[in-house]
Amino acid sequence: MNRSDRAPDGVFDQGELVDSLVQAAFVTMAVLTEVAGDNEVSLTQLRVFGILRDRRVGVTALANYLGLEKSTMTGLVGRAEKRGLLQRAPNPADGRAVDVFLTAAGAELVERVHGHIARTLAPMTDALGPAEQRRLDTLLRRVLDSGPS
Amino acid sequence: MNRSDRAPDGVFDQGELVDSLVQAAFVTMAVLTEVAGDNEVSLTQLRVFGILRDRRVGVTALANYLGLEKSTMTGLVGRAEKRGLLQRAPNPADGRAVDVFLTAAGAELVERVHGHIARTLAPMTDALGPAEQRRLDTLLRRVLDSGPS
DNA sequence: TATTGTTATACTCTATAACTATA
DNA sequence: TATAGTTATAGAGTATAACAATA
Repeated sequence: MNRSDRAPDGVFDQGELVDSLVQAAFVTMAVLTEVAGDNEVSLTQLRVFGILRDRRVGVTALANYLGLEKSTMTGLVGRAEKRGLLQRAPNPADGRAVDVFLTAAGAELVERVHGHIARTLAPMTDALGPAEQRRLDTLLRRVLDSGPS
Repeated sequence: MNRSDRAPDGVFDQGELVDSLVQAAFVTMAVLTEVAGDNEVSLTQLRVFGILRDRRVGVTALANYLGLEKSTMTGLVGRAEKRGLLQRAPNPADGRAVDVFLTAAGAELVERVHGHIARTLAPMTDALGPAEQRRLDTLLRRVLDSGPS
């Protein structure tokens, strides 16, 4: 993709670095969304599964992590539960709370999608040599460190 | 945001550069989505408006640009037209085709959101000095050039 | 026959508001 | 009173399938 080919995304063509960041974001998100779709889950669901990879979390906490309403999370969790990818159980310490956690099928899906994403993005990053990859990584982290929260 | 704070997005924590790219994509998309939301439009609509910034385009072409179905575009265009942000007119050269284009209000909105996005992302990129910004820009473009068309 | 666009339908994601149960 | 979660409702975004009009 050459700069001139990026064409119709005119809205975001607003400068130097900012433009590149936005273009990279669109390309990356497109890959993530496509891989998620290939595995029959939405990007939001994938993020939920990722959070649950190594812990049990309540509905409100899940919603807060992703910046969504609790009612939205209730729906997301319900649909995933119906598909057998995660489960709900009452929290023993708090009668109001519900713990959400992955099933074996859900955990398997996370790892599978995981690998799929890595393999899909790798060709892009491999355009750079090892030293350049490290440099890009470092620069991106510095930008991220100055970002929101 | 320190590396250790990126926490719950565990799914995507799969390596060095790829992880940074994904995190940067999420942060950038969150900014774009928020700015769009502040202006009462979705990210998809914003992309449509951006394409129309300097041309008239048919429904099918718009859908292709964004990788969506024509029927989806019919809905997007219809809702934006109802709000007076863009308009439809029959294409004089092809009786089947419809030209979509921005209204004055739509054009004004694009420019306003445009500036808003630039001002919101600038603080992040300003964490780097001028030379580093150029270096990051160059590296990102090289990665993008090797990505999906 | 192929293409352009719309309509009908259905599902997911999202939010707001009202509600129950527990703290 | 405040918090955790659900339900009801509504709207946007998305896709598939069927369709009309034009090429």
